[in-house]
Amino acid sequence: MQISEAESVVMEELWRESPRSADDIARATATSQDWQVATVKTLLNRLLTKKAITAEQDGRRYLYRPLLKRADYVHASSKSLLDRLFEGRVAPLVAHFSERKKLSKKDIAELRRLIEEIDNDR
Amino acid sequence: MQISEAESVVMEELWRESPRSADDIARATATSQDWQVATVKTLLNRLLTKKAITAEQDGRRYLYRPLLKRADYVHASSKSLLDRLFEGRVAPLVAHFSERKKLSKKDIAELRRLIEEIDNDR
DNA sequence: CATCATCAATTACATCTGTAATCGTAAGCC
DNA sequence: GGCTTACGATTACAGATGTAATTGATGATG
Repeated sequence: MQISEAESVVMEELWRESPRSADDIARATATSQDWQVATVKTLLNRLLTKKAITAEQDGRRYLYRPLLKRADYVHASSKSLLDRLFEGRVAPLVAHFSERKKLSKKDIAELRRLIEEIDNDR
Repeated sequence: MQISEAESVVMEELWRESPRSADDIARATATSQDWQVATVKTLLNRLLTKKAITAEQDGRRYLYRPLLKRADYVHASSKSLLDRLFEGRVAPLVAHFSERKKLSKKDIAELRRLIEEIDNDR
Protein backbone atom coordinates (compact mmCIF):
# COMPACT_ATOMS: atom_id res chain seq x y z
CA MET A 1 0.00 0.00 0.00
CA GLN A 2 1.06 3.54 -0.75
CA ILE A 3 2.08 6.15 1.84
CA SER A 4 0.59 9.51 0.93
CA GLU A 5 2.36 12.84 1.06
CA ALA A 6 0.68 13.93 4.30
CA GLU A 7 1.24 10.54 5.87
CA SER A 8 4.92 10.69 5.04
CA VAL A 9 5.25 13.88 7.05
CA VAL A 10 4.03 11.95 10.09
CA MET A 11 6.36 9.07 9.25
CA GLU A 12 9.33 11.43 9.11
CA GLU A 13 8.49 12.60 12.59
CA LEU A 14 8.34 9.00 13.84
CA TRP A 15 11.58 8.17 12.11
CA ARG A 16 13.17 11.13 13.82
CA GLU A 17 12.13 9.80 17.20
CA SER A 18 9.83 7.11 18.51
CA PRO A 19 7.72 5.99 20.20
CA ARG A 20 5.70 9.16 20.49
CA SER A 21 2.18 10.22 21.35
CA ALA A 22 -0.24 11.74 18.85
CA ASP A 23 -0.07 15.07 20.66
CA ASP A 24 3.68 15.05 20.58
CA ILE A 25 3.70 14.40 16.85
CA ALA A 26 1.10 17.10 16.30
CA ARG A 27 3.26 19.57 18.17
CA ALA A 28 6.27 18.59 16.06
CA THR A 29 4.52 18.79 12.70
CA ALA A 30 3.02 22.15 13.61
CA THR A 31 6.26 23.86 12.58
CA SER A 32 5.77 22.84 8.96
CA GLN A 33 2.08 21.97 8.63
CA ASP A 34 -1.04 23.84 9.52
CA TRP A 35 -2.81 20.81 10.94
CA GLN A 36 -5.29 20.31 13.73
CA VAL A 37 -4.52 17.51 16.18
CA ALA A 38 -7.49 15.62 14.73
CA THR A 39 -5.80 15.60 11.35
CA VAL A 40 -2.65 14.05 12.74
CA LYS A 41 -4.75 11.39 14.46
CA THR A 42 -6.50 10.55 11.21
CA LEU A 43 -3.14 10.16 9.51
CA LEU A 44 -1.87 7.97 12.34
CA ASN A 45 -4.93 5.76 12.02
CA ARG A 46 -4.48 5.42 8.28
CA LEU A 47 -0.84 4.52 8.80
CA LEU A 48 -1.96 1.90 11.34
CA THR A 49 -4.33 0.25 8.89
CA LYS A 50 -1.56 0.34 6.29
CA LYS A 51 0.68 -1.44 8.80
CA ALA A 52 3.31 1.24 8.40
CA ILE A 53 3.33 1.88 12.15
CA THR A 54 2.23 0.21 15.41
CA ALA A 55 0.75 1.60 18.57
CA GLU A 56 1.38 0.51 22.11
CA GLN A 57 -0.82 1.54 24.98
CA ASP A 58 0.68 3.96 27.49
CA GLY A 59 -1.91 4.54 30.17
CA ARG A 60 -4.84 6.33 28.66
CA ARG A 61 -3.19 7.01 25.34
CA TYR A 62 -1.05 5.38 22.66
CA LEU A 63 2.54 5.69 21.67
CA TYR A 64 3.29 5.16 18.00
CA ARG A 65 6.38 3.76 16.34
CA PRO A 66 7.32 2.96 12.75
CA LEU A 67 7.18 -0.53 11.34
CA LEU A 68 8.25 0.55 7.89
CA LYS A 69 11.95 1.42 7.83
CA ARG A 70 12.89 4.78 6.44
CA ALA A 71 15.60 3.31 4.25
CA ASP A 72 13.08 0.94 2.68
CA TYR A 73 10.63 3.75 2.07
CA VAL A 74 13.37 5.93 0.61
CA HIS A 75 14.49 3.11 -1.61
CA ALA A 76 11.04 2.28 -2.90
CA SER A 77 10.27 5.92 -3.65
CA SER A 78 13.58 6.51 -5.35
CA LYS A 79 13.46 3.34 -7.38
CA SER A 80 9.98 4.19 -8.57
CA LEU A 81 11.15 7.62 -9.76
CA LEU A 82 14.22 6.21 -11.46
CA ASP A 83 12.15 3.53 -13.17
CA ARG A 84 9.60 6.00 -14.45
CA LEU A 85 11.96 8.73 -15.58
CA PHE A 86 15.54 7.50 -15.84
CA GLU A 87 15.46 3.98 -17.24
CA GLY A 88 15.83 2.69 -13.71
CA ARG A 89 19.38 3.96 -13.32
CA VAL A 90 21.04 6.51 -11.08
CA ALA A 91 23.54 7.95 -13.53
CA PRO A 92 21.02 9.47 -15.93
CA LEU A 93 19.50 11.36 -13.02
CA VAL A 94 22.88 12.73 -12.06
CA ALA A 95 23.50 13.62 -15.69
CA HIS A 96 20.21 15.49 -15.78
CA PHE A 97 21.14 17.58 -12.75
CA SER A 98 24.60 18.09 -14.17
CA GLU A 99 23.15 19.42 -17.42
CA ARG A 100 20.93 21.73 -15.49
CA LYS A 101 23.94 22.94 -13.54
CA LYS A 102 22.23 21.85 -10.38
CA LEU A 103 25.09 20.00 -8.78
CA SER A 104 26.45 21.79 -5.75
CA LYS A 105 30.17 21.83 -4.99
CA LYS A 106 29.31 19.59 -2.07
CA ASP A 107 27.57 17.17 -4.42
CA ILE A 108 30.50 17.05 -6.78
CA ALA A 109 32.97 16.48 -3.97
CA GLU A 110 30.84 13.75 -2.51
CA LEU A 111 30.32 12.07 -5.85
CA ARG A 112 34.04 12.09 -6.42
CA ARG A 113 34.58 10.55 -3.02
CA LEU A 114 31.95 7.87 -3.68
CA ILE A 115 33.57 6.87 -6.96
CA GLU A 116 36.92 6.66 -5.29
CA GLU A 117 35.49 4.54 -2.52
CA ILE A 118 33.91 2.18 -5.01
CA ASP A 119 37.22 1.96 -6.88
CA ASN A 120 39.07 1.11 -3.70
CA ASP A 121 36.49 -1.50 -2.84
CA ARG A 122 37.82 -3.72 -5.60
CA MET B 1 -1.17 21.58 -10.74
CA GLN B 2 0.01 18.02 -10.38
CA ILE B 3 0.25 15.41 -13.16
CA SER B 4 -1.05 12.08 -11.91
CA GLU B 5 0.52 8.71 -12.55
CA ALA B 6 -1.98 7.72 -15.24
CA GLU B 7 -1.75 11.12 -16.87
CA SER B 8 2.03 10.84 -17.03
CA VAL B 9 1.72 7.67 -19.10
CA VAL B 10 -0.18 9.70 -21.69
CA MET B 11 2.38 12.49 -21.46
CA GLU B 12 5.21 10.05 -22.12
CA GLU B 13 3.43 8.96 -25.28
CA LEU B 14 3.08 12.58 -26.41
CA TRP B 15 6.69 13.30 -25.60
CA ARG B 16 7.69 10.32 -27.69
CA GLU B 17 5.83 11.74 -30.66
CA SER B 18 3.36 14.53 -31.30
CA PRO B 19 0.91 15.73 -32.37
CA ARG B 20 -1.21 12.61 -32.16
CA SER B 21 -4.88 11.69 -32.08
CA ALA B 22 -6.60 10.19 -29.06
CA ASP B 23 -7.02 6.89 -30.87
CA ASP B 24 -3.39 6.79 -31.77
CA ILE B 25 -2.37 7.38 -28.17
CA ALA B 26 -4.82 4.76 -26.98
CA ARG B 27 -3.30 2.25 -29.38
CA ALA B 28 0.18 3.11 -28.12
CA THR B 29 -0.63 2.90 -24.42
CA ALA B 30 -2.44 -0.40 -24.94
CA THR B 31 0.89 -2.22 -24.79
CA SER B 32 1.42 -1.26 -21.18
CA GLN B 33 -2.04 -0.28 -19.90
CA ASP B 34 -5.35 -2.04 -19.95
CA TRP B 35 -7.31 1.08 -20.83
CA GLN B 36 -10.42 1.71 -22.86
CA VAL B 37 -10.23 4.53 -25.39
CA ALA B 38 -12.64 6.47 -23.17
CA THR B 39 -10.11 6.38 -20.36
CA VAL B 40 -7.40 7.85 -22.53
CA LYS B 41 -9.80 10.60 -23.60
CA THR B 42 -10.59 11.42 -20.00
CA LEU B 43 -6.88 11.68 -19.25
CA LEU B 44 -6.34 13.90 -22.30
CA ASN B 45 -9.13 16.18 -21.17
CA ARG B 46 -7.71 16.44 -17.68
CA LEU B 47 -4.31 17.25 -19.12
CA LEU B 48 -5.96 19.94 -21.24
CA THR B 49 -7.57 21.61 -18.22
CA LYS B 50 -4.23 21.39 -16.45
CA LYS B 51 -2.65 23.18 -19.44
CA ALA B 52 -0.09 20.41 -19.78
CA ILE B 53 -1.08 19.84 -23.42
CA THR B 54 -2.95 21.59 -26.25
CA ALA B 55 -5.23 20.31 -28.94
CA GLU B 56 -5.51 21.45 -32.50
CA GLN B 57 -8.41 20.54 -34.73
CA ASP B 58 -7.69 18.12 -37.55
CA GLY B 59 -10.92 17.66 -39.47
CA ARG B 60 -13.40 15.89 -37.27
CA ARG B 61 -10.96 15.11 -34.49
CA TYR B 62 -8.15 16.64 -32.45
CA LEU B 63 -4.44 16.21 -32.44
CA TYR B 64 -2.74 16.66 -29.09
CA ARG B 65 0.70 17.92 -28.29
CA PRO B 66 2.56 18.64 -25.04
CA LEU B 67 2.93 22.12 -23.62
CA LEU B 68 4.82 20.94 -20.59
CA LYS B 69 8.38 19.98 -21.50
CA ARG B 70 9.54 16.56 -20.43
CA ALA B 71 12.78 17.92 -19.03
CA ASP B 72 10.82 20.34 -16.85
CA TYR B 73 8.53 17.61 -15.62
CA VAL B 74 11.48 15.33 -14.92
CA HIS B 75 13.24 18.10 -13.08
CA ALA B 76 10.26 19.03 -10.93
CA SER B 77 9.59 15.41 -10.00
CA SER B 78 13.21 14.71 -9.20
CA LYS B 79 13.71 17.86 -7.22
CA SER B 80 10.62 17.11 -5.18
CA LEU B 81 11.94 13.67 -4.32
CA LEU B 82 15.40 14.97 -3.47
CA ASP B 83 13.92 17.70 -1.30
CA ARG B 84 11.71 15.31 0.60
CA LEU B 85 14.19 12.51 1.10
CA PHE B 86 17.76 13.62 0.45
CA GLU B 87 18.14 17.14 1.80
CA GLY B 88 17.64 18.41 -1.72
CA ARG B 89 20.91 17.04 -3.00
CA VAL B 90 21.87 14.46 -5.57
CA ALA B 91 24.88 12.94 -3.87
CA PRO B 92 23.02 11.48 -0.88
CA LEU B 93 20.74 9.64 -3.31
CA VAL B 94 23.72 8.18 -5.09
CA ALA B 95 25.21 7.25 -1.73
CA HIS B 96 22.01 5.48 -0.80
CA PHE B 97 22.07 3.37 -3.95
CA SER B 98 25.74 2.77 -3.45
CA GLU B 99 25.15 1.45 0.05
CA ARG B 100 22.42 -0.78 -1.25
CA LYS B 101 24.82 -2.05 -3.91
CA LYS B 102 22.38 -0.90 -6.52
CA LEU B 103 24.80 0.86 -8.81
CA SER B 104 25.29 -0.94 -12.09
CA LYS B 105 28.69 -1.08 -13.76
CA LYS B 106 27.20 1.18 -16.37
CA ASP B 107 26.17 3.64 -13.66
CA ILE B 108 29.60 3.68 -12.12
CA ALA B 109 31.29 4.17 -15.46
CA GLU B 110 28.94 6.97 -16.36
CA LEU B 111 29.33 8.67 -12.99
CA ARG B 112 33.07 8.55 -13.40
CA ARG B 113 32.77 10.07 -16.83
CA LEU B 114 30.49 12.82 -15.52
CA ILE B 115 32.89 13.78 -12.78
CA GLU B 116 35.72 13.89 -15.24
CA GLU B 117 33.69 16.06 -17.57
CA ILE B 118 32.88 18.46 -14.77
CA ASP B 119 36.56 18.58 -13.82
CA ASN B 120 37.55 19.39 -17.37
CA ASP B 121 34.92 22.09 -17.54
CA ARG B 122 36.94 24.29 -15.24
C1' DC C 1 -20.63 10.85 42.99
C1' DA C 2 -21.42 14.34 39.15
C1' DT C 3 -18.77 16.90 36.04
C1' DC C 4 -15.05 18.05 33.19
C1' DA C 5 -11.18 17.12 30.38
C1' DT C 6 -8.72 14.09 27.46
C1' DC C 7 -8.05 10.44 24.35
C1' DA C 8 -9.12 7.38 20.60
C1' DA C 9 -12.71 5.88 17.37
C1' DT C 10 -16.06 7.05 14.17
C1' DT C 11 -18.02 9.86 10.84
C1' DA C 12 -17.84 13.73 7.41
C1' DC C 13 -17.02 15.87 3.38
C1' DA C 14 -14.68 17.99 -0.63
C1' DT C 15 -11.20 17.05 -4.11
C1' DC C 16 -8.29 14.12 -6.90
C1' DT C 17 -7.61 9.92 -9.36
C1' DG C 18 -8.62 5.71 -11.97
C1' DT C 19 -11.58 3.94 -15.01
C1' DA C 20 -15.19 4.18 -17.75
C1' DA C 21 -20.23 4.69 -20.00
C1' DT C 22 -23.45 7.67 -22.12
C1' DC C 23 -24.94 11.72 -24.76
C1' DG C 24 -24.83 14.83 -28.55
C1' DT C 25 -23.33 16.01 -32.95
C1' DA C 26 -21.55 16.01 -37.40
C1' DA C 27 -19.93 13.32 -41.33
C1' DG C 28 -20.43 9.56 -44.43
C1' DC C 29 -23.40 6.01 -46.57
C1' DC C 30 -27.48 3.84 -48.78
C1' DG D 1 -32.64 12.82 -46.35
C1' DG D 2 -32.84 9.04 -42.54
C1' DC D 3 -29.37 5.80 -40.50
C1' DT D 4 -25.06 4.57 -38.83
C1' DT D 5 -20.53 5.85 -37.19
C1' DA D 6 -16.95 8.13 -35.26
C1' DC D 7 -15.61 11.81 -32.38
C1' DG D 8 -15.51 14.84 -28.43
C1' DA D 9 -18.13 16.41 -24.24
C1' DT D 10 -20.49 15.33 -20.29
C1' DT D 11 -21.59 12.49 -16.58
C1' DA D 12 -20.63 8.56 -13.36
C1' DC D 13 -18.88 6.38 -9.67
C1' DA D 14 -15.70 4.12 -6.35
C1' DG D 15 -11.46 4.63 -3.81
C1' DA D 16 -7.62 7.62 -2.02
C1' DT D 17 -6.38 11.83 0.15
C1' DG D 18 -6.55 16.14 2.81
C1' DT D 19 -8.55 18.03 6.47
C1' DA D 20 -11.24 17.93 10.07
C1' DA D 21 -15.62 17.65 13.66
C1' DT D 22 -18.37 14.69 16.52
C1' DT D 23 -19.04 10.87 19.63
C1' DG D 24 -18.03 7.86 23.24
C1' DA D 25 -15.38 6.20 26.94
C1' DT D 26 -12.44 6.88 30.84
C1' DG D 27 -9.72 9.00 34.21
C1' DA D 28 -9.15 13.27 37.01
C1' DT D 29 -11.39 16.83 40.06
C1' DG D 30 -14.24 19.33 43.09
